Amino acid sequence: MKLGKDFFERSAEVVAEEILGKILVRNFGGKKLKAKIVETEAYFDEEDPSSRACKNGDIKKTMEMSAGTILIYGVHNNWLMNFVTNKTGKAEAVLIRALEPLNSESNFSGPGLLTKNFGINKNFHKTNISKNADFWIEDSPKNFEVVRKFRVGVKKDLLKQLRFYIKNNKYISRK
DNA sequence: CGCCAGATTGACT
DNA sequence: GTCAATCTGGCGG
Repeated sequence: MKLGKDFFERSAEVVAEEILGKILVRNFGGKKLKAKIVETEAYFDEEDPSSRACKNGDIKKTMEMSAGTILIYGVHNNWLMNFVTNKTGKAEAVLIRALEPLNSESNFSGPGLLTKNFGINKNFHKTNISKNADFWIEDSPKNFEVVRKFRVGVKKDLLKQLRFYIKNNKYISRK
């Protein structure tokens, strides 16, 4: 079963945790590439000094778009993939930080690596995951423990722990 | 138009 | 562990 817009129409904090273990599917003209989401982080705009969405730019505008919109953000020569969450007008998003390869030898253990090796680029920016024929997320039963930690890589973090990953998964980007 | 900071990665003084 | 490569978005630092 594919995840629809309603899955993303909740707070980034909830979606970041619930999307763990779901299966990301990319269709390359019939050949399907699958990977499990094992690490995420939630981002907000206001009161979130680490996010560039606290500035009034294109990123914030995209984060305010409807749930399930893909936000591609470039930093240090890497594309970072986010899914916009919550109601239209609320600037929230979930960053995908690491995937577990299911039918390939690819390295997806990092936000920049997974976009490169999963064939994600700026072309997906502002497209909606629920409307893309070659890229979707499949539901999957939850059979693991979730670990909640402070975010990594950000200069100024919030007091809240907004990083989520699957316990004991070897594909998470940093220990 | 130029400059700077950054949700990173990979190579190595 | 440290550090530079590399580029996009934001802003005139």
